[in-house]
Amino acid sequence: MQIKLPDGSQIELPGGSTALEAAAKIGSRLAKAALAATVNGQPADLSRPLQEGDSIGIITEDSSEGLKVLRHSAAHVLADAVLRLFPGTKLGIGPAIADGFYYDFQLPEAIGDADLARIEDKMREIAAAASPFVRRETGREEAEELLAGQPFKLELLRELPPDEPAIIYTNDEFTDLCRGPHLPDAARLKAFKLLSVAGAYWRGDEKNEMLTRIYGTAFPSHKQLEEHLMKLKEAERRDHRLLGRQLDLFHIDEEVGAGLPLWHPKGALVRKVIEDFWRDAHLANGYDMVMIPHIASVDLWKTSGHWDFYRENMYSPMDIEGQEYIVKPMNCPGHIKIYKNRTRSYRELPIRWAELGTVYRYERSGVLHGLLRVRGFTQDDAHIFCREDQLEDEIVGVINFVLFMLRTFGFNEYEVYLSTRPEKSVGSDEHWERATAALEKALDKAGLKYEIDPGEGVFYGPKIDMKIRDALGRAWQCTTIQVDFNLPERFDVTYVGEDNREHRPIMIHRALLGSLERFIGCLIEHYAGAFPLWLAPVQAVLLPVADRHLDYAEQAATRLTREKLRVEIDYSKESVGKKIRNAEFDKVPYMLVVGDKEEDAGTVSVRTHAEGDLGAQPLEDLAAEMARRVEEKE
RNA sequence: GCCGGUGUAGCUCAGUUGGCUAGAGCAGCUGAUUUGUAAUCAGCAGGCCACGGGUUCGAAUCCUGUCACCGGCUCCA
Repeated sequence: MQIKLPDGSQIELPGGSTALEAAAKIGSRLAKAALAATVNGQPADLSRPLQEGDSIGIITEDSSEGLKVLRHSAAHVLADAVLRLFPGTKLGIGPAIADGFYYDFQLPEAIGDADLARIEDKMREIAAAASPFVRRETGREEAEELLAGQPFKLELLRELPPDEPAIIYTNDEFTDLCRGPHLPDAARLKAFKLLSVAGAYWRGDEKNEMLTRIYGTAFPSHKQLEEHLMKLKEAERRDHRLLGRQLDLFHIDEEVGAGLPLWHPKGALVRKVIEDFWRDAHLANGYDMVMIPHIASVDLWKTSGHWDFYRENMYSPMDIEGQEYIVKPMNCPGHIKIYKNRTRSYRELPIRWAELGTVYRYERSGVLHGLLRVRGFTQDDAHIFCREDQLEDEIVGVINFVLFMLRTFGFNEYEVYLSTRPEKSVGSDEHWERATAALEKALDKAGLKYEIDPGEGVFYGPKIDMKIRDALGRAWQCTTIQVDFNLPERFDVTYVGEDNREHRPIMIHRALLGSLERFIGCLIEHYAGAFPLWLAPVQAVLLPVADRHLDYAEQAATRLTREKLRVEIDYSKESVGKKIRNAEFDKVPYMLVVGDKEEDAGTVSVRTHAEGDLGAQPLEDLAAEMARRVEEKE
């Protein structure tokens, strides 16, 4: 029979040949690297018999599909091992994920990280037995019998479309409802490791029971596995919580409260630099600054709808002379009140009001995470009031502004989502549709690729979110752009049009960095603590070789300070080597050694954190070069 | 909030099956050294063993409650 290959060519094979035999016909190397196949575009096992005219592709271990097959099979072996060690275990699901795999179990007893080694050993034993993965399509009754005693599996089985066959995979003693494809046999599983055990709700719903999830990863070779584990270790060193302590940027104090960071001088300085840049950029981009108080009467939150739709994230009211006040979880109502303080003309629109507005939100204790998830944070917030005909341009303007900001901070990779109407929300369908359409159109216009995040909008409108990844690859939502027809209505916000009648403006809520806390947390991990010159809290440290060089060091520091550079002098009585070591640990961009030679020549010996020893340079040249680099935000 | 884990000096960690006055390195302080590209030497000081209850002749160690943190889940900027 004739089989088509991905390059368009054909090969001739005896009838009933399998995908593996096709691979072998193409080449023995390919057959060796093959893990699975695609038949007419559908993933399939290598053992799948082919039919006349099928087009096939071979999935090898170095492709992302191949890794997925490998890891999914590893999940099956994990489940087999757990079943053998913990009889009576009920199986949840066990998919391959971005960097590995997991399997969810309902175990007869609690297990912890200490049990992982034992389970891993059992997995190795099962893999060594090299049993083939056998695929079988069954009828419903037979599948029910095979999965008897597995309530979660039966639940999944009963939800399959009735016309679809149930596919059952068997490997050694283990049987699972599974689409596949799988490895030819378990011996192909060479390099794997179980990483952690965690809780996970059945089907991701907190109303369901909590299962035990075991995470692991697998690679085609031990070398790749080791590399991956090294990468994880490396990522730990970029952790902003660790660097925050090492670089003396911030801490979170138990007695102050969970999720309430305290900024140390160096952290506050980084933040100040970002804030200054942010304010200047906003003033240059047609925004005005506003400021509002941190608490407001509960009436305001009733009008805005937060009291009804956002209360679970808000702190309890406090009593002030019999009146209830609430710490603000958002800035929008305050800005609306400024708008409404007088009549607005259509000529004023669009109005763009920005504020680094601190908000407080109740976050459940388990979700707090360093600076990335806190209970009090400062949003780089702004609200744009505009006419409907200005809406699209305004959104495009915001998108371009965001891209500029992110680029300035060295973020060139981010994910874009369009979040649609959630269950708990206010406003008419029509408004939601118009708002969503406006966001879509602006995204297309800006040429950004995005995914839809259904039901993830805010209660008053849909939004565009942009997420940045941390050192461990976890995505954090930073940028948000929200279109809102509803709050203007609830507050009866108006402007007087050309026709001398009142009209309703549309609001855009937007935060470009998201919050300074989260953004700086991501920034620390992004730069691994080694901030670029313009952001570094200390930009240069002078290292006198001996005490007699202190005067010259002070002169040099003064010269650099004239360029508005942030300079320190190391007055310690340590050796030069130790001073350098300390400055390197602090990740100071410029270390400037000054001794007799430098003093005589009016130079400094430059060592940068990025490049190491660069030799002596005239102080004047260095001052100019550093000033230029700060100016250009290199 | 839920599941699992962890909590000893500012930081990183030791601390046997419950048993001497809880140790070390780094950081800090003091003194000596005046040093040339990642650690000069010596001394000193530093602990309610997260917090509260309990078991015991005796608890950092065992039990229990609380809090915080870590990895996830759910939720979110």
